[in-house]
Amino acid sequence: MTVGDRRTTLADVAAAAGVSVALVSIVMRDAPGASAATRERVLEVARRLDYQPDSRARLLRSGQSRLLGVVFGVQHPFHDDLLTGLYDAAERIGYELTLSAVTPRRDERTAISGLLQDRCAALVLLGPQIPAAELATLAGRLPVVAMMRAVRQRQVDVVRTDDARGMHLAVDHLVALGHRNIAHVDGGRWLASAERRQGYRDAMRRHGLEAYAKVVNGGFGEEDGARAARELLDDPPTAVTVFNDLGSTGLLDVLRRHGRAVPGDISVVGYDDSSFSRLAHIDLTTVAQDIETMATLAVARAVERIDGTRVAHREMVIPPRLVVRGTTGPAPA
Amino acid sequence: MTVGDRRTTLADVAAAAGVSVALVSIVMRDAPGASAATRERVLEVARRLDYQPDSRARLLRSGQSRLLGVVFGVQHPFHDDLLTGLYDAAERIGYELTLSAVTPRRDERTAISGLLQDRCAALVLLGPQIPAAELATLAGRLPVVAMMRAVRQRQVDVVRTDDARGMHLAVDHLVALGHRNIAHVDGGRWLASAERRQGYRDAMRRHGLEAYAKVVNGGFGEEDGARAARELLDDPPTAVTVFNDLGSTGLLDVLRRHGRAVPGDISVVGYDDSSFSRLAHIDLTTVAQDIETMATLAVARAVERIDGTRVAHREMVIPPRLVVRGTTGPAPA
DNA sequence: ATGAAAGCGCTAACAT
DNA sequence: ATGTTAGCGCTTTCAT
Repeated sequence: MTVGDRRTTLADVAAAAGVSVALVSIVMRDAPGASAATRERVLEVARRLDYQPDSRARLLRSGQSRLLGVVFGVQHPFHDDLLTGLYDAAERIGYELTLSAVTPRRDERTAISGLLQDRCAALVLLGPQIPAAELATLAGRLPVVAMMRAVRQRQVDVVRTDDARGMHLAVDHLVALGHRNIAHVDGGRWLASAERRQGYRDAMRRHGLEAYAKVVNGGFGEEDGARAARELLDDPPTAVTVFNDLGSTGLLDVLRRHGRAVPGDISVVGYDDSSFSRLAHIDLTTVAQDIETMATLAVARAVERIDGTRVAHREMVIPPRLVVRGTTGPAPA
Repeated sequence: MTVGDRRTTLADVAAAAGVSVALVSIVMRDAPGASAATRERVLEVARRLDYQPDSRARLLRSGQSRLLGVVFGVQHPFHDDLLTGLYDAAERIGYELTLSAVTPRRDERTAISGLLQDRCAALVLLGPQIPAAELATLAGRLPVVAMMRAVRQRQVDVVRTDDARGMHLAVDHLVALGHRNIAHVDGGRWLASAERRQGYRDAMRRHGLEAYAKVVNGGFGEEDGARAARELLDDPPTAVTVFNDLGSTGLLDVLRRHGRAVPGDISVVGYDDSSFSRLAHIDLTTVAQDIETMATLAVARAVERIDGTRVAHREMVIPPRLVVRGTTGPAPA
């Protein structure tokens, strides 16, 4: 079963329908300039021959690609949801998406380079880790929208969550439940860590609780949360806000193994609303980002840049919301 | 900041380097036929001009694409790991990957159609849900490798896990721990469900335990597992094998809420080795598929078909392995 | 409404 | 080793 069969081309359809290729092209693109009768006949023939337009030739000739390149990280919380939203938004606006994944053995530069060769009209990067300067250089070549990450460089558009506000929501919620001794496990060198940490500090100050403010070193993974939990057990607070959901599960596990009831003794708030945080087992109170809005805005912005539309704000900072589940409750008496 | 700047082309590089485009092409493709000096000079110029080859033009002209189309499902267990493995395998063999996602609002047909227009040389489908007949039709147009799913049609290549064997491993493990009263929560109408269920039945029979064999209706989700757990509580077995990890967590949660100790009273085995099954909280004994081998085989097979190589077996069935964690233990006395 | 012809950026034959 | 030329499948003038 060798596969040597050349695919059906415009010319084949034209020949079979007894018209010129130009006319078939018009019909396939649904462009004006063909009679209804011809249109129908051509479409019929195309269907019969199982014709599929060659997007490469199409884009090559027409010069502009209506193609958005998306770099996403395999195994990152909510990148899947983000992709879903991006596909929706792109479809609504008549653009195609082409994906390039970052894996443990395929770095961001490789992923981006592939998209450049595909001649995307713009790039949407989900939580890019490369230096801001590099992003700026890239943005000199084509529009770049960075998501889930702050970038100072003015060449780069940004759609991200108001992480400080996310921590305010978390702390406000805990304070409303009567907590005062609230600690924070941060994300270490991770990108959004600084802003979340600062948001936590500000929120504590706003409530006049700076005396209780306490930041413990954490990280991205479950083990980081577990380590932080062991550290906190010496002098346990009544509530903890954690950099992300993964860390929260590690922390929860250690707390429970040491006989602390959650939320009876200690309340815990995560960040990300990861899919596993919804599992009945875990049932984590957490800060959710507004994925759908962000995806829509990112695509809209990319297209604006492609079209050369003037935009008011380079950076779009979206408020998150708190999802209250079972790991938070009234402060112990 | 309008983006009207035409991208650098081969011709630009040729002009700047003072050579013909053909020569630049030779250098860029690392093909024989250029002096070392020229090679170096051209590469230098290309770097300076930030030249990126246009993959569309390249593929269009060269007629063959060295491009593998991959359809994956957003939010499916281990599809991420699979992508990682596929990228590795493709890179080793000099092929590119182009991804197309299935999302809640973007179906498989749409995803496939996009790849067809990109003129992929072959398709790799992760757990395709479309009817086998449709897969066969598709395979008439280009090589198609289906992963994680059995397909009878002989046009379609298959790389999948020996699911029956997976259940044997689970049951053997439980029997070795002294269990006899072992139930199975199946996956309902889900694709691999029938084979896993049958595997369970066979394994029970092999151990002379058909009298204890009991299959409960389940499904793909956590709630399905929870429902099954409630049903099982009337006359609880000492161990349960579940269709997948997600169902297992639902089941585990209900069991614990009803005061059953796991694995003290009841042992539980999942299926998939999903990322969350490793969480300390969940720590689920589960059946793991050999992702890396499967990815390598799928890519190899796709390339064999593209090259017209004769292959011995259309279907490659890979043995899974059991990952023993904390949800299984000795049968209660 | 329809067709002829040029050309997008590249590779592959075939010169030299 | 290097250059010239044709053409991949399509879209886009420009004719008719």
